[in-house]
Amino acid sequence: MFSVSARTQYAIRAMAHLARLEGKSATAADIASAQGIPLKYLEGILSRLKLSGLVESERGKNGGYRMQGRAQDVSMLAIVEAMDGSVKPVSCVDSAASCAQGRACLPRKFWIGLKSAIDAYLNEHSLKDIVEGDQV
Amino acid sequence: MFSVSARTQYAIRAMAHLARLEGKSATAADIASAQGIPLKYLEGILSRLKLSGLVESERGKNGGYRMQGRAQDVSMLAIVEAMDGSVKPVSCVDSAASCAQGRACLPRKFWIGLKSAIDAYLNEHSLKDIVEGDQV
DNA sequence: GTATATTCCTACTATTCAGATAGGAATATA
DNA sequence: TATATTCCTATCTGAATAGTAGGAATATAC
Ligand code: FES
Ligand code: FES
Repeated sequence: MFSVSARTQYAIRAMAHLARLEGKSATAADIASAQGIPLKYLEGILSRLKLSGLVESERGKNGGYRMQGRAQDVSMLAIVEAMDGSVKPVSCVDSAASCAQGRACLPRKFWIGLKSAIDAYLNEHSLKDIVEGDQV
Repeated sequence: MFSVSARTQYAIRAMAHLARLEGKSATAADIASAQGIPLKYLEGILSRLKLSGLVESERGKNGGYRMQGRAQDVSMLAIVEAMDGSVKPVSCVDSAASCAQGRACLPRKFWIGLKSAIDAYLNEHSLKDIVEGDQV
């Protein structure tokens, strides 16, 4: 229950890899072989990370990916959301209008609270905590 | 991300239905029609709730399901776990031995912390909060 | 003791989604 | 021009979720 996708776990490893390079860039192939991630799958992951502004890329020869910003400024929430979208225990959690049960939905506040609890935890932790290992 | 199964949502509605009966019993068919849940699907849900000791059942004519205990003693965690098992952001979260990354897994403590945060929230809330609507 | 209402059990189907793979177009460097 | 790279699109596969179907077991009522 509440399991995290392989994609997100890969993304965290990829970001941790880039974080350790301190601004230098790495190619997708570098990351894939170092982290044991299927290259073609990783490409899709890096593409999403780029869309969310967490990495920037350069193509052509000598191209690669570079982390944006400092590790302590990259929240785990940002990485998770870049992969699988925002936390939504129920699909209608952030728009009451789309609630099937409408005004009569008793668990609504409960779900909103759950989302808040998860978001808060993910937002309190940064890539730095991961890279440094036992900060959590 | 982190969405809850239809099964769990159905289970909550079914439990809320039973909670409002204050110890009286209802048949699966009653609950199904009142809550708009497919009967045959609901039967499987009630079976799991029974396995976890959240409801008890009586079969044959005049049979049905009855909630065990008071609504404030039924944690939401119990319901969620009865449906989809324990909270596991990563499958190895509760046995370091099964960790693919082993001792070298940097995010491990982070995942354990996430599980704790979710478990705590779910455990702090009871069926009573749901039935009463805006306690959350 | 027969009809009926119910839980309970097993198996099946359909749909969706995650994970992965494949091939190649666009682009930058040497 | 050759090469290394990102980037784009399409496809395949396996597993899980949601739902369906049929009937066996069991308790009650008449
Ligand atoms: S129907 Fe939207 S939260 Fe319940
Ligand atoms: S491999 Fe088990 S927590 Fe990372």
